[in-house]
Amino acid sequence: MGRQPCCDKLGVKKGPWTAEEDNKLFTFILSYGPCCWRAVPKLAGLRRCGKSCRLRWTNYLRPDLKRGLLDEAEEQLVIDLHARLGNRWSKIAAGLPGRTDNEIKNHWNTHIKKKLIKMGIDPVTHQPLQKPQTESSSQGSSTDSSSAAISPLSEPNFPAKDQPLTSQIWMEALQDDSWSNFSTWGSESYTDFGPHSSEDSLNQLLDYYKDLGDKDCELGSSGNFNKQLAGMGEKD
DNA sequence: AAACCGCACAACCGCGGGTGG
DNA sequence: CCCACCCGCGGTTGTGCGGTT
Repeated sequence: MGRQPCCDKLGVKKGPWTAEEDNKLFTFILSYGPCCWRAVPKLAGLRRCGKSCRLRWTNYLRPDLKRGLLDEAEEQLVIDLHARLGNRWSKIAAGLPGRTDNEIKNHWNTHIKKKLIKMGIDPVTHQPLQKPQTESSSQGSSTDSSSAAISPLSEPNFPAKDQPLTSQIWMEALQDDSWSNFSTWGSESYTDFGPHSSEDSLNQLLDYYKDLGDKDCELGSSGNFNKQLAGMGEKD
């Protein structure tokens, strides 16, 4: 009954990765590609479970990762996407090249969530909180610097319909997904979105994509990179 | 200077979906 | 068609660091 643990817990190291482990994993993936994670630790000589290796690679070692805090445009995009997708972090991450689902999830929980609440917006429903602070009405659509970065959801200007790029991103991100089950999709809950789902962020995103496209030629986005690596290692 | 607190990030855990035998 | 396995996702927890009191 039940499912076997992803790895036998005996002899499997946990906790923070050392530089040596990182090096082993990185070298291995570079040589053989990120395939068959279950086998990776054995082959790479790591006392880790495959899951841990995969996580370490995707969240930290991948060469196409951006580091550092999300900028305003990215934050805005996360909010927009979250309004549409809910907690589908991997799908949201798909719209932000170089960012991982874990990173976005962390940023959301520690940062954006609080910002939205402060602005009187429910981070779950993206609707105004039940008990608005007296200043919330002004906050909601305010132009004060702190809230300007986040779209107050009081303006009927959600970008999806107007912004081909985000629409495309969503289509890509959501392709073949069950996102359509997301009950609030298209409901009026999400018709009122802020004016800051800005062209700025979209332009920046476009730049990301362009940039990534360029990099594909060298290292590749994760997808291409993976393919390259898989190609390198697979037929050994 | 020390203690405390909050934040940011990294990592783990359990579950569900997809797939092959 | 069923079962077992593997992978990926989302939620949660742990830890280190910086700022404040």
